[in-house]
Amino acid sequence: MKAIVDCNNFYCSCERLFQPHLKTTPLVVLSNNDGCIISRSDESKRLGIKMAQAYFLSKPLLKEHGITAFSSNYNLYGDLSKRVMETMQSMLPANCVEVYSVDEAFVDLSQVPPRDLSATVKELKERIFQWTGIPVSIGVAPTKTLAKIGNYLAKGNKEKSKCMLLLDTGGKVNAALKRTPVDEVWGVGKQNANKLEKFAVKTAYDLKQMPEEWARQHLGGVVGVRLIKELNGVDAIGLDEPLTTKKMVSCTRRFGHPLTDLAQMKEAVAMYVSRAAEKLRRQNSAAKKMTVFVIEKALNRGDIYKPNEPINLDINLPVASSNTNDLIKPAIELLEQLYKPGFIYEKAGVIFSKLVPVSSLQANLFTPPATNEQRSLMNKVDNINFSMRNEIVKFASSGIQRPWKMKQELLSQKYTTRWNDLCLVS
DNA sequence: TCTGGGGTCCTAGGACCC
DNA sequence: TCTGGGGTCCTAGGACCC
Repeated sequence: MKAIVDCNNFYCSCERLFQPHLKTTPLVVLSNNDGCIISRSDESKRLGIKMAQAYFLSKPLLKEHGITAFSSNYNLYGDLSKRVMETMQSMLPANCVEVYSVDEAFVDLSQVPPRDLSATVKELKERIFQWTGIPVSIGVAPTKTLAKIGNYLAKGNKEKSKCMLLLDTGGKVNAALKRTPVDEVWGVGKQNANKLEKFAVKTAYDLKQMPEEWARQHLGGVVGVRLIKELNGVDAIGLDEPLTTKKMVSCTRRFGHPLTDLAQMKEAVAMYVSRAAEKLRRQNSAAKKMTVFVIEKALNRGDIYKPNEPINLDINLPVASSNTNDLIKPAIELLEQLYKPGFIYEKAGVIFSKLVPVSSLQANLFTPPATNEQRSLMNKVDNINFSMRNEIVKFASSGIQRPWKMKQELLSQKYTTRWNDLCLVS
């Protein structure tokens, strides 16, 4: 059997932890730039706040109900996520926890005897809460896809299910599938849901009945076949060893306000390069390919917000690199080619791909690889920035004033990762 | 005035090889 | 009137996830 452990309203739960007076009041957490709502407490959900709603459109409703809003505080969420995962790992045999996202992990329970499943899961949940203060929901079933469905249903009825649902018999599985709309199935997105509607497939149970060959044709080939298998209790998505090195790394941001000025956009792109290169160095990778994109400001049509498509350019670097200094210049050149005077831009980004381990760096005949001095300089910059405060040392080309910087007006403190922000108990 | 960011996997089709 | 077949590798784009 497999379990999915999912933190409830994760970002909201993190904020509450250090502001206990908000324990029962409705709150929401906003995306970068305070753009839209990406986490809601149960109270906010009940008040009709929708996921991904634009913040500025929701303001009246938030005010009316006295809902507290926070900018996203990724230092805090990242640290608490780590604690939750470590708590689970400490309770289970090695390699039984697959960290799936910041607030979710799959757990291999194949070594737990069936009659102990329920108690084990309960203890997992209770200890995570006791050690970290974060409430979780757990779904248990023979496959990952079914476990996800168990979790979805457990969350939907927190009082009754106590946030846990065990689907350990065919009867329970079928009953659960019949109650689950097909678009809630893991792996069925908007496009597939539309398609399924035409075939009169409405619930997860309907989908389970469909033949694999049909899925191969209409549901994205092998992906669809796997999905049907999983719904039928046949394990088709194993417990992955967590991906330790990423295959691509990026930094992309919407500007604090739309930009027309090339100089300011250059600063922003230089900063994105710095951040993405930092990620490269952290996993000991170097990039052979770099892509820069910009997005023009969307027309305000008053109805549904529809962003423009990105316009991008890429280059293959002469030598794979993770050195910020090497990477800023070509990035700026790409930006200069993309930029059109008079146009208004709302977003830009840098993506590094074709990553290779630093240890295997191949020198090009004409371009020396980063010298040891350069690498040691980057190490020192990273160490200072990590231990003191983000970006205490930065490249001048990434700007000092930074008028393009994103908005974060409702940010809480870094309670767990910065000495000055520690809570005081008096 | 103001609408997130960062990933993965799969497939089809083109380029190239013998 | 007639012009091979079978591979591999790479990339762009689409779908999905949180």
